[in-house]
Amino acid sequence: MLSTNMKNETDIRQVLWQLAFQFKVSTKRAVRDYDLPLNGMHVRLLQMIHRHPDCTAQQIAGVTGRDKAQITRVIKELEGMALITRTPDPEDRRAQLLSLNDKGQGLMARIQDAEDEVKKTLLKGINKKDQNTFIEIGNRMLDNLRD
Amino acid sequence: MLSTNMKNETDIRQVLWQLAFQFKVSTKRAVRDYDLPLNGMHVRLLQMIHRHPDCTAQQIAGVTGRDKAQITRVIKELEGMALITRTPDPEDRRAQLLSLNDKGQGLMARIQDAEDEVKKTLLKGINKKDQNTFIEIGNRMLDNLRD
DNA sequence: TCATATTGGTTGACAACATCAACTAGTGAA
DNA sequence: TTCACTAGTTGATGTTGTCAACCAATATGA
Repeated sequence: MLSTNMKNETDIRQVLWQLAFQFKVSTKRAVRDYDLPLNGMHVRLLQMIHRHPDCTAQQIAGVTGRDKAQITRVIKELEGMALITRTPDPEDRRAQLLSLNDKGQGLMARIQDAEDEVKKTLLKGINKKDQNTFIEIGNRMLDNLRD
Repeated sequence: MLSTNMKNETDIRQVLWQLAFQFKVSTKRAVRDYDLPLNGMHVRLLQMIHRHPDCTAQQIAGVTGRDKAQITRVIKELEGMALITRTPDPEDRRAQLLSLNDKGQGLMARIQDAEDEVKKTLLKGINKKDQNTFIEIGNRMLDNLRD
């Protein structure tokens, strides 16, 4: 049967490609199961802002590697949903500092629950040491790709 | 600076998300640099069919986890570009067996070159043992996600 | 063997994400 | 003050993912 044939094509590209896809699918499902009115990018940016209060759109674009146009749009949607606030940067009137408001903070807790569930599934039966190894090697690959 | 702050948020989700994104970007660039008139999905499916001649759309959908609608469309495009041929499965008149034709075979060599370059970049400075460890752990995660 | 469920594939509609270029407004340096 | 540059916005357009309806062939089972 084909599926058994394919199992041992353990090319690293296949692993990355599949892992990315399956991870995205799982996350999306978790978010939906928790009745969060968000899509993947919303979640990503909320987490970003949560972790780095008063960051700017530009910084997010830089770190994630996404196009700034896309960041702008997602931020606008998040603001439209009253989850974040934008305040002009006093030191640079072009920039705006992003932060979660109360509603956004509230959502974060539920987002964490959903994501923790995915993480739990993902890492089932994989010990801490292997997890760290994986992350460490993954980061080296990332450094390579980013030049 | 923010970028240095963010470097040590080595959450596994961040790594997966970023790795997926950067990998996609690199692959896309490589494909473009090699002047291949293809997008990511084209490449993926061509490789699939190359590795598993006479597979069906359904099998590809199953293995990759993608929606069959999407598979259908990409296959139609590949056929439109005269890279693959579809022949009805003699044992099941609903199904069609997919295979690369000469032109498709010809492209495969150049696709391999492009992808090998990405792979070389990706794995620079990472020894075989670590590569295998990464793949092995990645596969375990995949099994977890796929239930 | 005839109704029924299932499967392989197709199509349409649409949401999510990416990309590129043009533009405004503020900043910084010569 | 001029000029290059940066933060952010907008529009257009392409790619990928998702869902539901549908057709034809097949398998099931009463």
